[in-house]
Formats: sequence, structure tokens, C-alpha cells
Amino acid sequence: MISTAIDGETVSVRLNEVEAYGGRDDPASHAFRSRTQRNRPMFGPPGMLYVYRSYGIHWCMNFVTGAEGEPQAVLLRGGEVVAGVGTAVQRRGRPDHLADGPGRLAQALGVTGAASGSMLGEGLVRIERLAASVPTHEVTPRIGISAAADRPWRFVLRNG
DNA sequence: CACAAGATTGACT
DNA sequence: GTCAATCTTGTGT
Repeated sequence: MISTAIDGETVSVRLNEVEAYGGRDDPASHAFRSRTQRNRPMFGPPGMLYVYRSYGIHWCMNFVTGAEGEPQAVLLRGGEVVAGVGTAVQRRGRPDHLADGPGRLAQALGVTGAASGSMLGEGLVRIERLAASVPTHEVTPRIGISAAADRPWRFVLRNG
């Protein structure tokens, strides 16, 4: 589960869909070619946030998982808002599809490029694991990319 | 300096 | 189902 406390409002989302992205060996990754100003956080230490603008309109958020200098990150593709629903609805401008998609998820949480490069737990964003159950997940190919789309690096929670 | 493409979404036919 | 919106990066003139 991920929670954000931004603009005085707290929103929590239970993640149920994520995708992994690598670095030099992953043609679909932003860090495949080189280190740029935008993807600099991907090369940072684990737990760093990497937020990028998609199609000039949407924000998509990642968590860095690899060691410093090793660009590896997990893209948050979807989830369910479990707290702060009113705030999420206000940010989304709609009562449904609050976090069903990478751009929607980031918008519901109030995450923008301003949060890129910040560390988990050191400020606005923190992540928690539900100790009660070990989630079972399905592994499927990644979605919405044209390069290396066959790599089974997408993880979807089964049941809940 | 001028393009084209992309880890997307929302509106319209 | 189709298409536009709009920013960052990479590539070519």
C-alpha cells in the first residue's frame, strides 16, 4: 500500500498492478540509452521516486529498486483508493477510475514531477506492506510498449 | 534547429 | 474504434 500526504490531504492506494523496468539491458526503459536530467532518479539509491511526464500530459510514478548507479525501477500501473477517497475524486474530477492506470494513479495521489527524486519515507510519500497476507500475483507480459514487450515483468494481484 | 516517437488518457464518431 | 493533447529525448539536417 502506498500513502501520500500532499497539500495537507492524505490518500492511500492499495497497489494491484505494477511493472518492472531495467536499465541498459531493457530497450523499453527510459534508462536504456543514457542518463538524462529526467531519468536521473532511476540511477539513484533504492527507495527513490522517479516521476516522469507521459505524452506531455500525465504523470507516471516509479520506485527505484536497484542499487545506486544500477537503473532499475517499478512502475505503478494501477490500484484501488482505500483512504482519502474524497480527495482522490476531487483531484481526478471523476467518481470512478480513480487509480486504474499509471497516469490516473499518480493524479489521485497528487504526485507530480515535483516529487521526482525524493526518497520514500522522508517526506510526502511512504509505502507500507500488509503483513497479514502474502499477496498472490499473476505474471504477465508488459503493456503499452513496443520494445521488449514480451518480457513477463508485469505483476497483477489475484483476488485482492 | 526541425523533426518523430512514446511506460497515456479522455473525448468524440 | 479513432484521434488529439503536449513534454522530453534522440536523431538527422
